[in-house]
Order: sequence, then C-alpha cells, then structure tokens
Amino acid sequence: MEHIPHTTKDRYPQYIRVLRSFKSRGKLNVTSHDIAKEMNIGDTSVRRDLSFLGKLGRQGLGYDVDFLLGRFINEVVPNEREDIVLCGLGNMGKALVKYNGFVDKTGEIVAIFEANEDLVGEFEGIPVYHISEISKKLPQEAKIAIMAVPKEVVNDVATTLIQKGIKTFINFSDGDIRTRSKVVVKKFDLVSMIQEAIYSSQK
Amino acid sequence: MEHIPHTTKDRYPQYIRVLRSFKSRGKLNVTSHDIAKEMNIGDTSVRRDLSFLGKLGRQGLGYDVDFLLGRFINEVVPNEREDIVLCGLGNMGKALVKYNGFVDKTGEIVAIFEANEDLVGEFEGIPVYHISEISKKLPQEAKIAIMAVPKEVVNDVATTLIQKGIKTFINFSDGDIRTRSKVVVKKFDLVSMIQEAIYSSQK
DNA sequence: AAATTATTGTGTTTTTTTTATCAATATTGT
DNA sequence: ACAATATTGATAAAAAAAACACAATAATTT
Repeated sequence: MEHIPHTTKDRYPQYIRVLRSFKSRGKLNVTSHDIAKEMNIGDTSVRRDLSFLGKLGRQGLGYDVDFLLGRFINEVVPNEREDIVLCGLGNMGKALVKYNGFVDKTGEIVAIFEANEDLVGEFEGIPVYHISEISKKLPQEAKIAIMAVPKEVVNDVATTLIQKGIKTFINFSDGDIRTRSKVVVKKFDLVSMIQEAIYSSQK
Repeated sequence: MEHIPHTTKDRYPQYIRVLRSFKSRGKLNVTSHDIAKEMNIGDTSVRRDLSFLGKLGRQGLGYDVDFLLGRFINEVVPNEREDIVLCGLGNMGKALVKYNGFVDKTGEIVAIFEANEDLVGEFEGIPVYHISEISKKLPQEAKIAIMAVPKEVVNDVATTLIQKGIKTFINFSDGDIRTRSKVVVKKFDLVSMIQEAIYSSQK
C-alpha cells in the first residue's frame, strides 16, 4: 500500500471522534467540508486523508457517516473488541466503569482488581478480585490495563501486569509508570487538560 | 515578535508535561536531546521551538529545568491561578477534586454545584451548592467549568454557566455540549483514549 | 593552558504537509 | 433533457516543518 503520512495517521482517532459526533446527531451523510470545519483543518486535507483508505465518497454528494466510521474503526482498532482490566475501584475507577462510552465495540472491562477487601466480589456485573491476585486471575486475553490506583502503588501494580503480558496502559493515577519494558502508556493528566483549555481560549 | 509556527505552539503543553516529569524525577538540568527523546521528535526541533521564547539554554550544558518550566507556564498560562467551578459531585466529580494534580498554580476548584441535596455543604474544604443556585452562587472570577454531570443535563447546566460568563469547559460528561456561543470545550473521551492507546501499540 | 567533549542557536537544505486548481461525476431544478 | 450546482479525487504549486551542518561557547580533562 502507498505510504500514509504521519500527520494523516495522527488524525485518524480524531476522525472517529468527529464521525461519532455526527452520528449521534443523526447525520447520515457528511461532506469533506463538514468534517474539515469540525476538525479545524482544510477540506482538501480531509479528502486527501480519506483517499488513503480508498475511494470512500460519492462525487457531488459526500460520504456516508456509518460507512466512513466503520472504515476508520477497522483501521484504528482492527480487533473486534479488546479485553481490558481495571486496577483500582475508588471514585475514579467506579466513574470509569460507569462511563457510558464503550460503544463501537472498542473494548470491555472484563476484570477489576482492588486493594479494599470489602469491594471484592462484583461491581456493575464485572468480577472484582483482590489486587494481590493479579498473577492468578488476570484474564489471558487482556492486553490493556486502566490504572486508577494510588500513586504509591501504581508502579508495583504495573510491574506485575507487565510480567503477565499487559502491553498497553491508560494511567489515571497521579503517579507515573516508569519501566524499562517497551509498553505504551497513555497518561490522563487533568492539569494538562486545564492548561490546554486555557491556552486554547487565548488563541 | 517573530511568528511562532503552529506546530511549535501545539507542542507547548507537551513541553510542560515533559518538564514536570523531569522535575518530579529530580532532574535539574536537561539537554535538547533529553527532551526530544521524551517527546519523540528531533533535538533540532526542540532547540528551534525553545528559540522562539528566547535564548534559554547554555551552550555545552543544556537547560535549567525549573527555569524552562517557568518560562513555558508563563507562556501557556499567563495568569497566576484560574478559578474553576466543578459541576457534579458523583464518582467522577469526587475523583477530580481529589486528583493530586493542581500543581504549578494552574488553577483551583473554588466551588462545586451538585443536584443531590445531601451533598450540599462542603467537600474536601470546597463549598458545595445546589445546582439550581448556579446563577446566584457562581464566583465572579470563574471562567472555567469542569463538567461531571449526567448527559441528560449537561447542556442545560452549560447554558446557565455560559449566561453567567463561563468561557471554557472541560467536559467529563457522557453527553456533548452544543452551543452557538463561542466557548472552548475540551472533551474527556475514554473511548478515544483507549482507541489511541490501541493504535499506538500497533505502530 | 591547550585539547577534548558537549551542547546551544541558527542559516541552509531537504522533506513533508497543506493549499489551490480542476476534470469527473452525481444530484437537483427548470 | 439540459443547465446549474455540489462535491469528490487527483495533480501541481506553495507553504511549512524538520533535518542537516556548523560556528560559538562552556565545562572538563590532560
């Protein structure tokens, strides 16, 4: 296949976000101009980006939202559904479980690990194990972990998970995950979010 | 001043994040190479980016972490400290209040609005008002709102806030904020985070 | 004190990305 | 059926960004 530019690839997740938004508003068809406006780029760039995935539009009419969304999801998240484990069932952990966002079959939390014995059992239909049981109970297929544990333990928990084969982390803990292993860590950072929001308001 | 490239400006928040990370690790001095490695760009790009803010480094030695961080914060968040209001004190709201991240004097939650009467009073030292009292109790100086309310009400609450002068939203609600007003909305999106993490692991 | 090493800041070149342009084509109105 | 309008996809041109290369300079070693 022809080489896809780096900048184009970086925009893929944003396309999904924008298309989901269009879909949720009941829009069945979009033009490159519609998408471009929402993404703050030029419509030519949108058409160019899309062209790398094939001839997806109809001249004179535009693009089918559902078709385009499916095409992007297939490109960004090829697997049907990822098994995700959650570590930490405090306020953040609970909020994430309840977060009504696991649409598009991207992933599903299949197990929760928590230090507080009182919470062991089940939460929202998902099994909750004690955090000391990670090695024993970690689902085989899980490759992604959401971390919502206190910063004091985040590195120890991560180390155990890496030993058991976790390759990708989404870190909601205050602390950083530092490791020599080649894993992907995506950090949630409220301060950065606030700073970026302030910065955007100024521009 | 000379024109600062768009890509450079977009990297500013990332510089802050990386420098905070260096600082937390006790690093007092960094080279353009150190920063570049952490940001996955070339060291020449780092030096070029920094050069727009002045001659900040010392030849042969590198850059002072504290000085550089201060310089960036001053550029991205010029005000000493922003007053922030939080709407919604469910699991997500509570987690955000406790989030140990309001360093660097970026901002502070000064008031909370919540629909559940039982929670009205105080939380972690911050006054909690009933959500119906936004018009009456919204602090004058507040320009930023963190939204952690259910999707059913997020638009109504946002509308009230906009009328009272809020210009910037950080939206943790499932629902989107749709408005004709020119406000900045930064959306937290767990699905996108997961998708981006999966996508990064593949590359 | 001279040589060596490390590293910044910047002018220049190369590469990448965006924008402009337009033929092709689909839809809609007359 | 024809004209007008809308919009894609692709090629070419322009602009922007990144990488290269190196003089300047600071610290360290011999």
